[in-house]
Amino acid sequence: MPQKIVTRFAPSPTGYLHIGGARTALFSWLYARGRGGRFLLRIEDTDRARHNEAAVQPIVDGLAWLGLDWDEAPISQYERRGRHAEVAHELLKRGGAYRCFMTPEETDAARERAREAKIRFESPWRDADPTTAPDKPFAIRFNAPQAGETVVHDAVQGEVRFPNPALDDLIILRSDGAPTYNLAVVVDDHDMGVTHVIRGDDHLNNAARQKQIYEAMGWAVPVFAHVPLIHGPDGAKLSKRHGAMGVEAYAADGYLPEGLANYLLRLGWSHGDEEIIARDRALEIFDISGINRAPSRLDFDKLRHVNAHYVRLLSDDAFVEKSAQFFGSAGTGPDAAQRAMIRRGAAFLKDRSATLKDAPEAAAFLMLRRPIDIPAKAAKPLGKEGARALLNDVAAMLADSDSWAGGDHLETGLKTFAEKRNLGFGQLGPALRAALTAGLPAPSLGETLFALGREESLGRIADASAPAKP
RNA sequence: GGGCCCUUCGUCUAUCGGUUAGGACGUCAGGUUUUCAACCUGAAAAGAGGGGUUCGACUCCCCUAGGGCCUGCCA
Repeated sequence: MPQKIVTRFAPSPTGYLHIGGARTALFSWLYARGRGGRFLLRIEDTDRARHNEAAVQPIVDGLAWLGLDWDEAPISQYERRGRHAEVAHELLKRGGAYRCFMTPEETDAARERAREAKIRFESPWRDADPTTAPDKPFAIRFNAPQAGETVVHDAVQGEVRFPNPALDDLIILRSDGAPTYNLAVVVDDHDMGVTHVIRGDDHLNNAARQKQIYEAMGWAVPVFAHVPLIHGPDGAKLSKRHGAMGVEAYAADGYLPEGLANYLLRLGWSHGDEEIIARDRALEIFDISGINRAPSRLDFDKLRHVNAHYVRLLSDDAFVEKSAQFFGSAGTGPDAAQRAMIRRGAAFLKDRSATLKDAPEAAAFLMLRRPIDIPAKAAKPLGKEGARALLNDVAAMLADSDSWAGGDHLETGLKTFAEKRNLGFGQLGPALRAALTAGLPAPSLGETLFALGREESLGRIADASAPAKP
């Protein structure tokens, strides 16, 4: 039986779930879940300064929002520092590491000298006799191979060769006893049973160092898959300048998790010509082999387009529920009557809302308060000879109508009314539309009447057909 | 400076030596239309440059150019 797949997402607690991180998390999750495997979450908080719960919560929230769930409680790397130190000492015992008594200042100077001389930086303690160690603080350095090369077999990047002289002896345990990143990652991934390390390709170089540590410990090396980074629309590294950095910002902009996830999935990964790929389908077809090697740029137009698809898929009730927070000035949301109108106009509103944030603008014709203010340009049809009288008649007809249960019926009623009077719809439509919507975008008149409701519709028509004020 | 990665329409991508280089977003032009969208049809739009290998290169190799990552007692 093949080994059960275990992947993980290991963000550092920066205070938000970065859009690039969200994608690697999605890839990792998809890969494991699509194969009945496990997906774990680990917080890379080795650095004490970054160890705080407040920075972790947004990441947890972001993953949950995207619908990515993980097995077991999130692991804190910081809390595992004892285990990391244990492995560092084990390596020391085996000769896979050594004590380095250089001070940070000495190290900096030596590194600079080595760089100028174009030789590999090496600590003088590398070959020192361990029994003659001075009595002062020391860091533990990994004893990396000085010659030859380290080959990383990457599922995305292929076979990547690193000349060992380019990889110096890295510190695995600081002089204060705290572990460093590369050691912690290897120990944790090993202990957690991670089989596939899917992460950003900014770690590709680290993979070589990490592979050396795995081998020094005699541990099985996981499959590495380094996915390219996401760049901003201008091709430069993604930064605050490009706007939304964390997924919570996308949520606040009215994007749906399904939309963002679908877009992210297709960014740097493809499966033939498939563009709209819902979660179930993604689980079915996602594979590391489809991941591209080139970095890709964020394209908000396409994101909007994909998101629009998922907005249309929302049920009317879900649409009302999810878009509510975008209505009202201070996020007050729509009142009960307005919610009912949004619900009745949902089909139209969904069609016009690429993001939920677009909903209020699309629903502007519904949110007007009587008496509605009709701009001169839009009011033109109302100024025509007989227009107001005609509206009065329409109102009377509508008031008696029992077809308020749906837009289609109202539309038919209107058409019949026009026919009976031998009127072209063009003689009735514009005036009625002006009275009802003040010229704002709205659906067909039948749908508009239906969405507005009997009382509001009749009220607006009455307002407009009343004699012009002096 | 050194190591490593990348390079097909504006953008995301298909192509796994032989195609009129396909699709999607965006753009433009039509159509539909009682407003605005949506929608439908069509169009323009690409293999960074230079060398090889091969009967034949977008596809394989080398060089150049451009972009990126790493080079910490950060992660």
